[in-house]
Amino acid sequence: MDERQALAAFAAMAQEHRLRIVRHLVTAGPDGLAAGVLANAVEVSTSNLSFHLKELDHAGLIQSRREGRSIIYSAVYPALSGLIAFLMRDCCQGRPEVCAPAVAALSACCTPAGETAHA
Amino acid sequence: MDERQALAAFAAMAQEHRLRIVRHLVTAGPDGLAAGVLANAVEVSTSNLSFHLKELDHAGLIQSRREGRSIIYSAVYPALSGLIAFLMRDCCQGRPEVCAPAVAALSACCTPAGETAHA
DNA sequence: CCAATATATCAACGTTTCTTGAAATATAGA
DNA sequence: TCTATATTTCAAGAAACGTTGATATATTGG
Repeated sequence: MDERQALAAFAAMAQEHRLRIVRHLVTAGPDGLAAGVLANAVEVSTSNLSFHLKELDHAGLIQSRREGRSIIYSAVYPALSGLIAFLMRDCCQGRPEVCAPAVAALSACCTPAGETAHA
Repeated sequence: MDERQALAAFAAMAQEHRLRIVRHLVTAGPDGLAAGVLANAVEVSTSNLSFHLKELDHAGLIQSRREGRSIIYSAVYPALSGLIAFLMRDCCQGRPEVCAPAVAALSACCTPAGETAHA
């Protein structure tokens, strides 16, 4: 992930409706959600949703596939991982202790309760 | 970190000059950089820099202190950690395997080469 | 106090982004 | 093929954002 891509990703998520769309798709998992379902969930018109979905697609954060009459959208998880890696890349230049809390926060998210890594 | 804060943070970083400012401050470490130094590094006018610094400050991503005639800006690292945690929060609802790559990417950034955590 | 340095504020302008509603495209079933 | 469903495209207007240059504020040294 370079600066251009990171900028596009940040811009894509710097909008209320789009941030909600991404979060809905992230929690929906790899199966994704139909555009119509998203429109209801985020409460925007279908044409407005379409506008935002295109923005997110251009930023590489989501992908789509057709299924019958519906278009199913889903999150591109590696794009999120890449954005996180980009955010923290410079953070470690000689100072791992600065980003250690970030690692801890993220690790906690994927670790069963009560189980924590040793320092 | 709630949606409002995350939105403010994404919006703050969704701008070329501001993203560069944040990265300069992140790499500069807790000591920070004077506004004038940043203006040279990012190549914007001082008044424009001031505008962007205010945006970043409002988003809680940076902080400032006066030192003589200079104002020294520095990154607020917990805000970055919080943003990362927010980004991935929903990612783990029943599917830890989805965000495991993100954890790996971030962990690698803070881990001495050759040393990796066990699964 | 005065001048120089460092930064912030303000108003005006141009640009980008978001929203809306109408019309177009694609698919499926009768 | 006709109609209904699902989604996208387009143009126009409104709103938010970024840049500029002039001016204001704060600090330091003479």
